[in-house]
Amino acid sequence: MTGRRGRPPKEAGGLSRERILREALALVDEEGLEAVSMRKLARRLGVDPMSLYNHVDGKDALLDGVAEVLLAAIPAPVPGGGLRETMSGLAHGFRDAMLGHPRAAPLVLTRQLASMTALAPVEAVLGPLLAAGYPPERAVHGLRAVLAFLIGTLMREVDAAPTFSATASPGRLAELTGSGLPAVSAAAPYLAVCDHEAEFEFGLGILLDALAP
Amino acid sequence: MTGRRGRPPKEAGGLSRERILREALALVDEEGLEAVSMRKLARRLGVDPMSLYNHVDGKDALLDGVAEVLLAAIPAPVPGGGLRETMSGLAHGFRDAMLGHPRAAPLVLTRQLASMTALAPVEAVLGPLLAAGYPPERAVHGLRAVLAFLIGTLMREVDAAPTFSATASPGRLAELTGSGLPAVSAAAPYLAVCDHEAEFEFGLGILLDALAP
DNA sequence: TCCTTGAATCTACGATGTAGGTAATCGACG
DNA sequence: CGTCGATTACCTACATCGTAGATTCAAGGA
Repeated sequence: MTGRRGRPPKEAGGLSRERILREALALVDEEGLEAVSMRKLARRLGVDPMSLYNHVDGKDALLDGVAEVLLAAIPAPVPGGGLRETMSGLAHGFRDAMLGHPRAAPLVLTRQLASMTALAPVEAVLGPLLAAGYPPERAVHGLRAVLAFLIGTLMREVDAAPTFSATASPGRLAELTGSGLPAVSAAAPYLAVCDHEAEFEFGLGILLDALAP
Repeated sequence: MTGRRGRPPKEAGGLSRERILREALALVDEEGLEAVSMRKLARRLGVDPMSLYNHVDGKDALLDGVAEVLLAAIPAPVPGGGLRETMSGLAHGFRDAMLGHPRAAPLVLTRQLASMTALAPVEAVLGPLLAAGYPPERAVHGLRAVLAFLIGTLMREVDAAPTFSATASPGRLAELTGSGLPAVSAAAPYLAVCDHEAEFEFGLGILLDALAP
């Protein structure tokens, strides 16, 4: 008597994997990764916690699902472009997708995903590299070098940006200059601030110059 | 009556921050990050869970401490070396320190640490870059590009290597070749295997060629 | 001697992930 | 139209977690 039971009567607001993943992503966006719990997610969906297990294998599988939702937001590259243009476009697409959901991005950056949606961008990079005459082994190395840079860069971007607006707090700057380390002190103004955009282009440029000149 | 109480009698096997961090690192090495709990750690130390809070601010601070222990294992570069030699040495030192404790490495790679021990390697890289005539802003960009590559590369290395000996399982290879993606299929043998050593040198070489030729 | 201080313990609370069992509805088939 | 398996939602229960709060004892300064 306390709540409805059994199957949802016809076409009601029944649960579904997609609805669950959408709400989970919203929850992460609003409250952060460590605030995610099956119970809280169920509360938001107006549903018993255990009901989620009919559509998702458990908490870990749920988070994998959210990661794939993020990855699916990367736009496919335009077919006719050159090698450099393709790789640059995919790198920017990846970055934009992560920056669109900074609190959820660690799900993608931390786990290694083997699903089809994760393989699509890989195909999009590998194809042009092979077509450009790269031997497969070298193509894979290049792909992984760029991916490593992307992951490392975005890890810094996403957990500095959104919650603390003051990336360059005066306190942090003073802490750096007063550290007694000469080179750190000399570069302190640039260490305290992060021009993410410029740093991303700088590093990506180095890699693409070497791979797709 | 059930257990000893009060201060440890004289110089007995008293607790200490250092002893706690050492045991925590051992626990992570043996059972993995997600197996760490204050209660289990206390059990290993033969101590009440709440006793840990006299030496450590909480679970998060404990893990920060473990991360700093890892960072402190990076050897300082030899003073007389050239720019490229210094940067390459530090990159390898960082990598070796992480690979020595693969299950704990995510603590360093995931959190951004602002402590002195984290700043020492920064100083060691920044110094030679400034001495070589780099303007500070560019030096910081270069440092961060290399660091991003290190973080991204090591994230892949550490959670593939130790627990699963078969990085290149036949199943994974078949999964890749049968994916219907032509470039992925063509490069499948190299995607299924990871020659971490070679890939690390490849990516690091590209970056150092651009920064310290 | 007493008194402050700090370390170790005990108790307790709310929260979490999820195994196991029960009830209600739908789609298909006779 | 009646029946039945499958699917879905709910409920109960358990072990475990991080840690606030109060308590107890030994060591060292007065």
